[in-house]
Amino acid sequence: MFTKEQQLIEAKIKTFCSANDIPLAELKWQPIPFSGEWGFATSFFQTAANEARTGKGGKPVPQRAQEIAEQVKATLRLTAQGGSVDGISRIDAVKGYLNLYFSTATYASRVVDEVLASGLDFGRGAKKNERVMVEYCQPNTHHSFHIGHARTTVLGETLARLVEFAGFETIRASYPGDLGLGVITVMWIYDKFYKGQEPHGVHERGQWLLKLYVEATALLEKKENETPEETVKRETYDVERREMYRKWDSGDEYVREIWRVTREWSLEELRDVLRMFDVKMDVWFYESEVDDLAKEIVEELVAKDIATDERPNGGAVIVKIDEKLGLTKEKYRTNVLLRSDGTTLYLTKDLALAKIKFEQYHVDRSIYVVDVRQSMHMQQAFAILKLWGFPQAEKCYHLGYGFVSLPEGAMSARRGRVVLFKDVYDEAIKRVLAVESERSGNIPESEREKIAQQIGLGALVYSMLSVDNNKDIVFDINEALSFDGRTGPYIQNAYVRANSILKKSKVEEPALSKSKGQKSDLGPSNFDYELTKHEIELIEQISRFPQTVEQAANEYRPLVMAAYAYDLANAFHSFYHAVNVLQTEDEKIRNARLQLVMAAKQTIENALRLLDIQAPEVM
RNA sequence: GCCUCUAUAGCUUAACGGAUAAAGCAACGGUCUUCUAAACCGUCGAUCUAGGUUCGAUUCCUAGUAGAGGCACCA
Repeated sequence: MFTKEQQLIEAKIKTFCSANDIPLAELKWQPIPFSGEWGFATSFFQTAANEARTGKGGKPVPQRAQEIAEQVKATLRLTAQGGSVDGISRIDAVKGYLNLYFSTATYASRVVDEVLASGLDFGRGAKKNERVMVEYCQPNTHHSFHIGHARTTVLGETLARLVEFAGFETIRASYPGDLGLGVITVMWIYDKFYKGQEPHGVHERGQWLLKLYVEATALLEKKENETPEETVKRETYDVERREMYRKWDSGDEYVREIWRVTREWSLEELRDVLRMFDVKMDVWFYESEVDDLAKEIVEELVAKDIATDERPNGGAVIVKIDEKLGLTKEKYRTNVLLRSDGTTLYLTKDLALAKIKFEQYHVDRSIYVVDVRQSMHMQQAFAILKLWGFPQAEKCYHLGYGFVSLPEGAMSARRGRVVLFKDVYDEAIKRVLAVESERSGNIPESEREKIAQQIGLGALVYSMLSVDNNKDIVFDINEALSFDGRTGPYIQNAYVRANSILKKSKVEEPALSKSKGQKSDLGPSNFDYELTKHEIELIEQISRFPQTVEQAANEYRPLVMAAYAYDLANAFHSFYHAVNVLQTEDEKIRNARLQLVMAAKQTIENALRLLDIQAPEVM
């Protein structure tokens, strides 16, 4: 937000250096990193080091850097009109850095007015003319949605919101796994023992399928000390299951009908979970629908001599990726596209799906939010796409996330050792309601449940976003549902407090919650008074929002936005305690502060939205 | 055997190669007749080891240690 001054100053520095034969290095600008200070800064270490390399000077680099900074400072003073630079109140040369401090009133007004004029669009990036597809949320059907699935969903949705807000045309895609042995296992036990006994509720039924899966796995798994009768029974079951798989594959109508019905139960539950997360998928891909195309592309890849066909010798179709890329050291190794029995694999389907994304959806960038344990597979897929000749292969990105385990060990669906998302969600609401009754008195009865959902989910979502995506998480429900400190509710609470001040002030908030705001009825802001350090820190944080959006989107890192949102809320809470807005006597100052609160509220709202966290009006 | 990721305070986590390594939890001490104490203020406390590159390294490179994960017919 300080680019205008920055460019002006940078030009002057360049002129000065070329006139004085100083080999200026590229200037990197950053905010002055001290609390309560504001302005922007750059250093001259690089430049001094350049100079030393040419053999000039001979002074230590830090000392020379400081000299240059001082000379630049003097020059800026001289060339400025009346000894001051427009928009800059003070220039310091310290320890090799050049610090330029803002003129308080000018800068504060610029930031606040900009926010109020832009409203929900504050921070939105310019249109990028590129289409991005974010693929996330790929649970298997015939299981239930657990806390690990919640991580990809939250990460993927936040990433989608970030790139969309940063200016990319964005497509959200889900890719449920609706076939395979696990699916057939559930269908087998359902058909044999439980047909017609399913419960009615959407979530109850989804969870019931998981119970069936656990039970079926137990029946089909080889146990120690089996009696001969048990062995015979188990093997008979297994034959039945394999027979069912075969029938499914050949399109047997009876088996297909069981598949369609049970699959739909899972998808209903999934859709309801996504509704809770406020996720609106644009595209649904299903493994079962990609399968036919996957078989076709195998032939295409063989014809193009990318894949090696070993079927004539009774083998599979494989891709010797390293060899085809001309690599001597092993990196991507070799992988199978088609089993000897003619069936496809995960990789094959992913390649087919990529083709659909590129050719039917004209995707320029393709982001995969997928478990880090599949890094190798994703790299193999991207390498093959490149061999295949898709230029978009360069812009495929695997956003890996560490896996979510429990304090007692890894989650295991087949053993039934999972934490279901719905259970955590229900528990979250229960806990919020308990806190609500003791902490907040002014929530209308009709709103309590809804606000409890917003806060409970806010806590859960933030706990998943505040850890870098490639780190593993040990899921602890007490940590995930904490409402104190660095949490979702902390940020929501800052929003609520801002809202509360504005409501009591009886001042209209014209720009808030509108896409394009008009002028506030207080007119343009006027910060022509001595600001407290808390006000400065808050304005400073607000002004960083646009660049944070850009950084988080460019680096595909939701964490960057999560960290920022906390810092912003923290600045607001400190301001809230130190400065009493409504009791400010001077009307001019009071109005300026009200506008600052409006701007803070708007920025917190925008940040929360990007994090897929709701902003309640009261709590 | 090869490859990838991780290592920061008692615990959970931050930190474009730059100024004083930042928070939360826990512990201890303060702050509600003042816009909501789901908050604020303060104290205590950390870069795995050894080299290297650099004016400058938590950050980059090499080696080691410890942990997690992956390596062709599972997904």
